[in-house]
Amino acid sequence: MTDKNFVGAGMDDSNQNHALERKRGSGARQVYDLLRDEILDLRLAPGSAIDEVQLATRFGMSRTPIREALVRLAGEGLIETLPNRSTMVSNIDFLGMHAYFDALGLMYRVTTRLAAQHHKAGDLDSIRVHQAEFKAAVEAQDALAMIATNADFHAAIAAAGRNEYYARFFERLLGEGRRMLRLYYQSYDDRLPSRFVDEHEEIIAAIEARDVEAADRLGRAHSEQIEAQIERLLTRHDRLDIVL
Amino acid sequence: MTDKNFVGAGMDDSNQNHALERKRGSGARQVYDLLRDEILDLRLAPGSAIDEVQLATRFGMSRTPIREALVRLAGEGLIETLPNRSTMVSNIDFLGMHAYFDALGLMYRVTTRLAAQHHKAGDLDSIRVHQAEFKAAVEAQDALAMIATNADFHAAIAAAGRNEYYARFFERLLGEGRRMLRLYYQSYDDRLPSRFVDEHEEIIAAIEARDVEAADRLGRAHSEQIEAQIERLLTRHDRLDIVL
DNA sequence: TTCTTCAATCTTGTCGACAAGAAAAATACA
DNA sequence: TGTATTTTTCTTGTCGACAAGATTGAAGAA
Repeated sequence: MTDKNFVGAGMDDSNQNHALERKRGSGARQVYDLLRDEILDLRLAPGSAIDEVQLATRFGMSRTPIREALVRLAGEGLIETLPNRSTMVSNIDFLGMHAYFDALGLMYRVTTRLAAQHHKAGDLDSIRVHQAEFKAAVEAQDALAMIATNADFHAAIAAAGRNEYYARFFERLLGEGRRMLRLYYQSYDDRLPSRFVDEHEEIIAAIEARDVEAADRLGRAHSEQIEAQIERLLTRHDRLDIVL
Repeated sequence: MTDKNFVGAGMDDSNQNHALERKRGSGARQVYDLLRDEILDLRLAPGSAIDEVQLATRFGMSRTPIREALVRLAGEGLIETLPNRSTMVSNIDFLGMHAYFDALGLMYRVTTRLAAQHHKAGDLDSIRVHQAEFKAAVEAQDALAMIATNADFHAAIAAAGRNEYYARFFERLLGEGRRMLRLYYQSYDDRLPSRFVDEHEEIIAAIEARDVEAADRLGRAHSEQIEAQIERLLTRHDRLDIVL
């Protein structure tokens, strides 16, 4: 809500100038990655228009790779493209927030369960690495880092669960919802209780012990806790902005 | 390059000639829809190469809209594109079959539950229409129609559940897995027991009665039955082709 | 002034052309 | 004869240009 969105034409030199030679197949990928980050970190405000030629000049390439990146982003629902008309950054679906966190919670549970069942040797190392990063982010009170590292943590768990379909869906949820998660974290004033870190530790322990029931219980607790907080957030939110 | 347009050298005249005027924004959509269908109905064999120029001449349009369609298909995992090299129809992931049906079964349960909770006035009508079509397809022993109408039936239930995220994931699973489902149905020799139709009826009844527990139980039964059949299918399959 | 109609402009969708990599073919070499 | 190297060909990735549709702005009528 208190977001400044400079989408202005060519201004700072941070990252628009790429006149230097880039590898052949990587144009669209580069644009895709950067735009995705800008959208998910709310640096591109929801609803703001996206101009292909502007992006083309900004990235110093033709409209074609830009277009490919936009098609991919549209496929993930991050931008919306009116036929023959402007394309814009998708709005955050506040009404679907409950549904979103319901799905997210279910994925927490399912992936944690499966990880407890199917994890193999190196999986726990990977999970622990991400947990350490998450812990550091929480201690540093860096909301963006918390979201990213939390997503990585759970993505690692999902990978250990050995189900590509859940993993892909989960990663997509974690990505697509980064903007909603941003609001969620803001409901804690970006200072996450250390309890969250502890819960992660318990989850790791349950997975390591291959205790499926404990894993499920923890995943469910994690999820229900989020649910409750979202409930608080939504009621508060409904009062603040009467949306449209 | 120069135009190499041999009249007789192409394939048959079934549906490649679209020199007639088409609406402006619909080129890619048209290609996407048709290619998707051809892939999912196994008319395009997994692993077979996809040539952009060939498609361009076949559809009578430039490579640009073809390319957009391919990007979208790749985003859904239906084709795989090696950088700077050929793109090909994705292989069916037999190893992930168990994972696939696990996810599918969970979605059966979740969406049925939610439909029992949240369905509104017109939802049941839509569901019943699709159920009637499914029944007709089963009686006609038309496997492709069974897959399509079954997908529509469950998609309608998912829509009644009022959770966009589950619905999208579910639809994606049902679409993406049409090829696997084809095999699954073939394990019944494309003659589905009428019990499947009856199960659908029970599901409808549970939803209408808003009996969440019954809905969940039925969804679970549906899912477990699939699971069992897949188990039989897989063991039989593992014995027949030693993959690779 | 306000509403309608038409022209200017802007953005997107599509096209043909060209260059870069890679695969296939042809040649040289042991 | 078999292998390494060069050349040819083929496919993809990128580009600039143009047309269609939509938006905006101006001009005209009430």
